[in-house]
Amino acid sequence: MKVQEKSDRLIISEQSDFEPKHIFECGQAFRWEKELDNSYTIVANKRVINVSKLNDEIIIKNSNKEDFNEIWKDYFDIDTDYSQIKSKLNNDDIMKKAIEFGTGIRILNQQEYEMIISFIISANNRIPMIKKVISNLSKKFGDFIQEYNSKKYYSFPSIERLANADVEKVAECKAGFRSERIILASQKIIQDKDIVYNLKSKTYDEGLEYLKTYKGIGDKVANCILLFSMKQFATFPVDVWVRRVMQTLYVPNTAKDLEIRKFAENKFKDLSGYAQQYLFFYARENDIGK
DNA sequence: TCCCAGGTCCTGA
DNA sequence: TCAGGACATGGG
Repeated sequence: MKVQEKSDRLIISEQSDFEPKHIFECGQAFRWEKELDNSYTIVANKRVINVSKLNDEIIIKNSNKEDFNEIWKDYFDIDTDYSQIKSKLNNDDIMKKAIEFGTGIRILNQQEYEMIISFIISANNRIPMIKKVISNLSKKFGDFIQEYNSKKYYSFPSIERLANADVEKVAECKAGFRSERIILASQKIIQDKDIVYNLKSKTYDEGLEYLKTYKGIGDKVANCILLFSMKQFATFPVDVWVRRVMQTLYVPNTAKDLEIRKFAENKFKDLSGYAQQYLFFYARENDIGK
């Protein structure tokens, strides 16, 4: 990988397995907007960046080399070799197709708190609506970051702001019945911050058990949090899409979510999380099982 | 109008 | 343990 700083942009070259559309639209992140020029504007880590790809070069606007090295390199999981992951997973026809379709997916390293709240909001909700609720919460409770391309951007709210928020104000953001859960979770995170911010060093089972003590976090949401912000890649979150694609292609359609998760975790081992992302993106983009 | 969405909680057996 | 209904909201 090579990084060059040129006037208003960073140009990343010699970087394989990086496809902005696949990275952002595979369901792991909610704070992105697709622009008219097919680039993606992202809010993360209290910053706004614009990412696109032209030929084999990745272009990052509104950033600098220092931020890239200190923040975005880790965020985009640049040090992970995805060609190795893909070749290991590539041992049946279904995965082969899914990987080919979703080539360039990377699992982002996102912040624990943001993932906990985001996936509490995801329960029984649609992705566009989840994005809207998070955007509303950020506007109401986050900090103004900057104006970029004549749009205003706000950071994800701090834990304290949401912990002290009124339920009515959170509900105004269209969070519905999840409003109370958002506030309760924020309060619990403040109380348990020594535990929450050390979950990465705990085992998968310990993390799962702990997260499920939150109101609004069940098996699926807990596994998403572990996968997207705590580097637990041996997990296979099962949602409606993954259930459908698995029941269509791998298991009997009577299989329950927990059985599906265990089946996949046994099959894909420590690469289960990556397999899940390829299958989710493949299923959703192609309406498989629907 | 009804059904469903990256589910979870609560209740009753 | 486990099925079944409730839950806010909005799009199809």
